[in-house]
Amino acid sequence: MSKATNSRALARDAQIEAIKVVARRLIAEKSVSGLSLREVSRELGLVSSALYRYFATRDDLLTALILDAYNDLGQSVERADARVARADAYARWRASARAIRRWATHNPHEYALIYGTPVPGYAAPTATIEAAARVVRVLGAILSESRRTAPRSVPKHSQGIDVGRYLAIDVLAAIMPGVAPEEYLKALIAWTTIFGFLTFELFGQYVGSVKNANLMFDRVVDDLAVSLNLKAA
Amino acid sequence: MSKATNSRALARDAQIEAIKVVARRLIAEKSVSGLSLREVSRELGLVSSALYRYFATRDDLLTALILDAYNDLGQSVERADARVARADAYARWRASARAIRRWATHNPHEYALIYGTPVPGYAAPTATIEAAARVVRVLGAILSESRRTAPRSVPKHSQGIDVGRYLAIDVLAAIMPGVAPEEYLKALIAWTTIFGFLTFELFGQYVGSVKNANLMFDRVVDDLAVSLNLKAA
DNA sequence: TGTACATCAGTGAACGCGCGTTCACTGATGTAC
DNA sequence: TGTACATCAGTGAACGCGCGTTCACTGATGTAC
Repeated sequence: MSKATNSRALARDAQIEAIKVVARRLIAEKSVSGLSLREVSRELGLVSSALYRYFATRDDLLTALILDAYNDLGQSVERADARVARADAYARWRASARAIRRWATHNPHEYALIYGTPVPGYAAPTATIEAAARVVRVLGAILSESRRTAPRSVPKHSQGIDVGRYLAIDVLAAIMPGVAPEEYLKALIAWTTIFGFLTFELFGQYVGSVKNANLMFDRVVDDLAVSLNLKAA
Repeated sequence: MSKATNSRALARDAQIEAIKVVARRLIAEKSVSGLSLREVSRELGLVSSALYRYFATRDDLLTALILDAYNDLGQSVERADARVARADAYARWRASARAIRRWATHNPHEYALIYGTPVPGYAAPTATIEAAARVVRVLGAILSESRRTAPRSVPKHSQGIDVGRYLAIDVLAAIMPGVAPEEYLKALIAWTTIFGFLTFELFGQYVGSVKNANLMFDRVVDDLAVSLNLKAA
């Protein structure tokens, strides 16, 4: 992140990265509340107070990990979307959704870190909110560019309903420029359903009833594509 | 729960209840990982080892709280459904969904306890799985009874797809008797979307973009009612 | 190119704290005869 | 109805443990002249 101009700064960046790598592993092994600076330092062969050169507090380390997780997920999704032909909105949607699931299943503990129960006294700084929006931005781009290529009619039962009564139009317009406000609700529901699915899958709510989450996820993504007008029923 | 026949057993049940009440409050104040037997005992004016008369271990107390939460939610939803005319499937669906949200927003920490990040080393006993199914059972009853009164055609894009490839038909048939297997997917998606919404709402993902979660929730519930054929588009 | 000084990574000891669980015990309450 | 005994709630001390954070320090590395 920071520009390492000399060797001291380079070493510093490397150490920060090493700390985060160990911290991520510990979170994976014993969950967020099991993450302790003392254990991180032990694993790195350092004395615990040494970590305070890099992170002023345990929460600061946590914030860095949360930011990284959002950005890592965001980048994965952006890249998956970029690999597909721009004009094929349905393929872009499917690729993006699958990228979210791939990231989540490969990084379940980082998923839990950002989409699971918020940590007790911890308050997310605004920087994380912006990083969290990256995924939604991709969905917005797909929707707005598909609308431009082939404009669609607003679904019947959305007509005459003022979304401004429950959605923050200006905020959403900034995240999803080019998308019609009438589509915000559908977009948010799609986003919610994808992550609701992953939360249920990863947190064990589907145990017993869902045999093949892979297949089911694809069916869910297809259903959402229909409701988003990205695919014919 | 257990039948208190004599005064000693009565006192025991009351003490168990008192412990749980304090534990629930502590979870609300400092989240699950902040729950400690020592603090519970302090609040009750007992010595910490006294709690071991009632719960053999911290996890046992946690299990009891999780079970209670599932059953409390299940009961709320069952009652909300029961208050509506049997024949009005849409009204039943809406009442049930709203009951879920009411319970979740009134008991956010117990919601997090059962639908949030699973606790680290803790493995849910099978008893909790059954309690967790109560909510799904209500949705199943609404669907099957609405199908009986007014049979509906299977949605076009569900035809020819073998749900048995990704869903455990037998398990779902036991939870939602009378519902056609072709409807399982829609039912699971609806269930997922409701809880995905509540998780996003309670865990802060909607901060900034959703102004009135109440209104938006009703819109989501309506959209789902349409896709479940409980309401005309 | 060499030297003086500033910067900064890491040390080690300490602070004050909280935790789950075990164990031998006291004393009140309930039960059986 | 009264007594002897069993049951069991709660005590108090102890075990061994881990935590975040502070502080004065050493010594290596970088910078300016």
